[in-house]
Amino acid sequence: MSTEKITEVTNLLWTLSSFNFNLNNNHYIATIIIILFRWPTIIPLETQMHRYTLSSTSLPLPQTHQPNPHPKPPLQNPLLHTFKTPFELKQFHTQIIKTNTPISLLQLTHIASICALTPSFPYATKLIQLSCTNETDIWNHCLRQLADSDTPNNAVRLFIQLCTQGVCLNAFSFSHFIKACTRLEDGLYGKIVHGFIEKHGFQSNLYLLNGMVHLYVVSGEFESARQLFDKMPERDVVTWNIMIKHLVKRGDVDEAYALFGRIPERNVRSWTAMIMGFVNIGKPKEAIELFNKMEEENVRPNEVTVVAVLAACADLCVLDLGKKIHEFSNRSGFKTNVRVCNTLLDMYIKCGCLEAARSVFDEMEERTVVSWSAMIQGLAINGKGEEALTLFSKMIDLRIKPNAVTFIGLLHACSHMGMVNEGREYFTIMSKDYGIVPQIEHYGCMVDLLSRAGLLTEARAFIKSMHIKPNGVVWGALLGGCRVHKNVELAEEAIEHLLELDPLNDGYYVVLSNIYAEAKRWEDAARVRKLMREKGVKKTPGSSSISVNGVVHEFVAGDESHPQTEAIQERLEKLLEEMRLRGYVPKTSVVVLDIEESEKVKFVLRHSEKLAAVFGLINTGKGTPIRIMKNLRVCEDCHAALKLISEIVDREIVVRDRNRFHCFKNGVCSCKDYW
DNA sequence: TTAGGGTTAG
Repeated sequence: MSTEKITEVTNLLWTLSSFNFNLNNNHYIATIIIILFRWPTIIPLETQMHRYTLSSTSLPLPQTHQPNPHPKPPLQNPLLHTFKTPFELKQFHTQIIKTNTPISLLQLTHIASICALTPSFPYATKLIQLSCTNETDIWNHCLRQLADSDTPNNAVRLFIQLCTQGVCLNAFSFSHFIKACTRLEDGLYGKIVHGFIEKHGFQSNLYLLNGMVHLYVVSGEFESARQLFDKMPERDVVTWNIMIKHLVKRGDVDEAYALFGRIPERNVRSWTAMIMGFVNIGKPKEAIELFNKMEEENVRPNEVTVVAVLAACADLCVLDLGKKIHEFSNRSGFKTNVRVCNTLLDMYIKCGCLEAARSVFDEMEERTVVSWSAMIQGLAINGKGEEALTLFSKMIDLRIKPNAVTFIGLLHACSHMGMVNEGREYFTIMSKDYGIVPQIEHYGCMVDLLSRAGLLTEARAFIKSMHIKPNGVVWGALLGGCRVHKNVELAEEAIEHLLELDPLNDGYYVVLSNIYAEAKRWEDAARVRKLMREKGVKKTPGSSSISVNGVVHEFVAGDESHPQTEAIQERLEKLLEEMRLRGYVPKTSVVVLDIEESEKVKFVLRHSEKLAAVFGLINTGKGTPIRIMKNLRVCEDCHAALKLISEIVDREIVVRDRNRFHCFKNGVCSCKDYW
């Protein structure tokens, strides 16, 4: 919209609000609102406005062909139950007159609400005026109610009506009007509303300016918001929080943090917005650090803070802090908040504590599809596929409608357990019985399911039959299957597609190189490594982290930087002796480096998973489970090694890799070596 | 009066 147009519309609004209307103004109102709010339903309003001006104060008969637009506030006074429509109001009013009962403030408010957007509006206005109550307060109540309702456009309609009828409005009325504007789905012209409030002399009202900053940001006019923010003579924590919140939403966390540093006084929302921001951009460590600072400043977390911090704990596998937050949530009465519980559930799942997750799930007072889906997924990636399917049946029995994510969990369950037929069945019923259109993720799961099970030709045919273009995940799933089932030919076909889709993804080269190495095609393996060098593709270093006493320790292969490195090496050597006695032979084919065989052995023996596990053994008490998080999929050699270590030291070792959990106990893994 | 946020997969 041009500046001239904005000025023109602002001036028109100003004229309208000068309270001297006649019939001819009505079409302007309609025009303005259409321009302002792109609001097709304005036509009935225009008709009504004519009626207001022309009709007497008598109540019109209810018209059955028109939908009843009246809001229904909670009725508290028993007398108020006597009417719910303007027509019934007439009867109610007759009673009031007959019995000579004064109308209470509550009743007047109800009358206003009932008549706000009906042709009986002038009647209600008259009643309110006669009652000697503060008319503005009553209409503000209605405005507020409508602004908060599911139909905030009705608050805008009422606001315009109040202007046209010359009702005295104050800053509160404008505040509700702005709020309603921020909640409209489209047609938010912040500049017009801004001009309008300035023309009414509210240019330095902090509440209204905060409302304007908010209106600008939600309508995508961030620059205007910023300009207004910068020139505001006075700001409060709300002003700052609005800006921070929206910078975070835009992903501009650095800028948000810069503003956060400038807030004179921060409240829980300021902290929460920032913590959430760091979680959203994948910086959970920073989120937790900020949370610790917030605690130092004695700011009490609320439900949203808890959700954000738990998400950070889940990302980093920081169980101790997660548990602390759980206890705090219980003490603070957050147990009834389903979102808090869902995040708690997810945190336990991602920390590999399936039992704790299950007890959170079982104790939940209310469960949503998210709770069920999270639990199903948790069971699936922890090698409890059958339990995941049982839980799904229970969910269906309870008539909880599954969503697309639920089916991803189910397909994972089938995939990780090799339940091909069940997987096929779920894929079919997903769309047939539940009307869920398969997304690329579902196709990815299906290809994974078939490929892992060795049905590589079927997996390839499945990809060819897809209605959407297969992505890297889909071809990558086939490639993974090719590696397990040693099908070099199909792997080469998959890689062709993968390199076309994402030529710089190191993972594909690594898998192909491994496939060649396992087939003893050393020249081809070397060719892949050469290709990687030529394209400048570098293998993402595998890293494993472990949290001990709230501190996250990270290891990469061959890492000697840790202060306890000597102790780790010493313990590892001792373990290796015992492992060799039990038949352990290092698997060097997993090493994709141009180095000598002996070097490869040295390298694989110092893989990050092994270092993190040994560090855990040294630094945790006997019997304590060791929880490790790996950024990539767990390496095959480490998988074999950790099985043996769990047996030798009699400890449970839980490794969360990029795909799933491996729980090593007594020499076996929960994945049953099917991964 | 004004912000009022958040959860499952990928």
